[in-house]
Amino acid sequence: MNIVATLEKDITPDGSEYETVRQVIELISADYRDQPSLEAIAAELSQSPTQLQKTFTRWAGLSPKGFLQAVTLDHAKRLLRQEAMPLLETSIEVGLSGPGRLHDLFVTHEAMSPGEWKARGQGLTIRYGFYPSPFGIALVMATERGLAGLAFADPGEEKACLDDMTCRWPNAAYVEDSAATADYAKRIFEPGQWSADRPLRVVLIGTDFQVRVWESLLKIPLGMAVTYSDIAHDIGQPTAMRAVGAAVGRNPISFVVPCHRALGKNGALTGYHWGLTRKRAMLGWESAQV
DNA sequence: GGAATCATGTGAT
DNA sequence: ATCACATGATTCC
Repeated sequence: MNIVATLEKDITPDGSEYETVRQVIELISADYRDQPSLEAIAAELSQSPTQLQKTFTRWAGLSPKGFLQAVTLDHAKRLLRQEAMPLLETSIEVGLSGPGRLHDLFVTHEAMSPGEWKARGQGLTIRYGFYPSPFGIALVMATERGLAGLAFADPGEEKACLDDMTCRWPNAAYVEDSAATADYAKRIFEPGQWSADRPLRVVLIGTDFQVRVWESLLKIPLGMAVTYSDIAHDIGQPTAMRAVGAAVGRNPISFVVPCHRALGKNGALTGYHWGLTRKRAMLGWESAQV
């Protein structure tokens, strides 16, 4: 499949391509009403238009122009339009009968017991490592039970990013260990490694409410989106949409648990822990993967 | 239309 | 108790 080709080429040793992409996205989203031309954007970044076009297309599978259209309000509404609720409900059945096929990445999940959660990570050893990814530098965290955390950073922010994650489970022991995490990084960002017989194991560490929200997120297929209130309905608490927003924001395994597919009711990208630009990048990137 | 305002559940202090 | 929220609907100009 050409997704694989696209991604493999994208994973440059230093992951520098996202830096260019990030700047382009910031420019076009700053004033997308003006529909900035490719030439204007290239000039702003002091690159040649053809070079920029090539870089961007290789990353997104989509020209800057196409991407621009993909991140408008209109497009976001289109993602929501296809009846979100039935969508969530039908995928429940899938989830019950074995590993779910979740955004084309096969994931089995398990939640920590309430007792383990109260211990705030006590007795848990978490191994971590940094890796280049299509969305910037990725911090991968894992326990013996499976993938526990995935975060993103721009160059130079690695420390802040690590702090952000470690303070969620302050009593855990942290070990930098690329041997234990490299396989996860590879599996996540190389779709060729996604398969049903070797599902990605994921451990959800959070409160009962949070885990229910995250499980709901896992049911959203690639290329679609739901609103925060859709999720609230799905977990049986229709009035808790605001609480859902907070829980979505606390998702420790971004991208794998697709929190970027939660939008405001009007299609606006309301917020993202790792930066709205990255949320836009993920949605635009995914819109080309269908 | 857009700003101000309210109802609202969860989690941290 | 109280407060801050990645919400959403309503009510004012």
